[in-house]
Amino acid sequence: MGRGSVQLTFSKRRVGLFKKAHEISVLCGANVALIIFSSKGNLYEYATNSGMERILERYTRNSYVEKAFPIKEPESQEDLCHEYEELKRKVDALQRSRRHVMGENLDTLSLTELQQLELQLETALKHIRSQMNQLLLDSIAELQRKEKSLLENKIVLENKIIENNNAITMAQQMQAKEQGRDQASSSRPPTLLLLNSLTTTLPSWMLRPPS
Amino acid sequence: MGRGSVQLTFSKRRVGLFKKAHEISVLCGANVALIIFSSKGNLYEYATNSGMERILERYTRNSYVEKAFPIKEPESQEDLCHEYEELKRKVDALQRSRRHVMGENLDTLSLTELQQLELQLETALKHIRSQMNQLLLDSIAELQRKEKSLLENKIVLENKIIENNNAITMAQQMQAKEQGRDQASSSRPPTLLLLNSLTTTLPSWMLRPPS
DNA sequence: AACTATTTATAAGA
DNA sequence: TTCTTATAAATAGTT
Repeated sequence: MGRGSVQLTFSKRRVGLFKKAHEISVLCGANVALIIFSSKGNLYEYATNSGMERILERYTRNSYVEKAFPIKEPESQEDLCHEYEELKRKVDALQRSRRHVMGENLDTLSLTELQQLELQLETALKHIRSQMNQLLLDSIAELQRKEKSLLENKIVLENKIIENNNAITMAQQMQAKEQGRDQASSSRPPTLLLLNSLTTTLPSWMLRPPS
Repeated sequence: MGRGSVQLTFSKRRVGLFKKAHEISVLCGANVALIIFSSKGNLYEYATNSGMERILERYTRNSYVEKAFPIKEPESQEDLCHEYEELKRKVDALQRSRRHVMGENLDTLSLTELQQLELQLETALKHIRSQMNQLLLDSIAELQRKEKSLLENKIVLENKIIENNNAITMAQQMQAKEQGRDQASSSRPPTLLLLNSLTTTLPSWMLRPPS
């Protein structure tokens, strides 16, 4: 094919492509949007009777693969103005879509579109409920962990109390013996402190109260 | 073509269409975006390597340029810049909200926020289902209207047939009188065939042979 | 998925 | 651009 005839080929194939697009839409009840920019930059478009805008909107609603908005920094005043218009359009589209998702402005939607929306919202609800469940399970697990920790702590504290009691009892007995031997009255707090500090390392049989 | 095979036809033609779209893009250096929603609501898309998002952007830019930029607010540079920032924030918020509504990026939401979201979606689903119901009821009413119209039409047609048949009977009677008068012998198979074909829609008393 | 008879698309030439 | 035509491709029906 001669390179000069690329335009001819393009025209023919464009017609053929539009024809095929129309055929599949009629034959199979499909909604089709077809946008072609020629190598010269000319725009050609085809859309089924529901209209290009509607199909594109439905597309953006469906392909929630829409990445984060590319943040461009406009330099000139012209760029800024252009970007501003772009953003306005984007906001408009997002708000329309949002209203649909929130169950408003449904008059323009077809039955299949509504069914799809229903499916999407059901899926979203599933995710949301699963996330709520996860949060609840997490907080339950956290509470159980804390409860266990507190229980262990409580046991340790109880043991310490028992040990302290034993130590005090022993000290009292020793004091009583000493008093009975030489009747000298002298208090020995250092000994008590020492005993007290040892209770955690002594085996329990050593702390058995004297019978 | 059986209606059960519409899906098969759709699949085949979809593949063919995508192939053609790819061919014209490669052969002629065109930029093509093709979006198809099947009658079941499934989304199929094709875009040349520049990417769907880019082509759609270019499309909206072109088509808006064609529509002569209806809204332009030439304020001061400062105002424009300020508005631009506002819009950026708005888009950001809308997109985040949209993700949440679609059940994505839920990690940052608290339990109460999730509960609120759940409530919103449940309300939206209620609206959507109500709208679907309305559409279904409307189409049922439309069908009933059509049915009624067809029934009335049927009655009119039946009456016409009865009238025709009466006219034929009268004609036969007159012809019989004529035959009795001058003994002319002529067979009338067409009339017999017509009478035969009417037996299914005529009450039997109307077909009684003329005495 | 694969086959095939038929229809359809289209490249090249006028 | 449009028409023609030989050839290539698509596809409906079927297995």
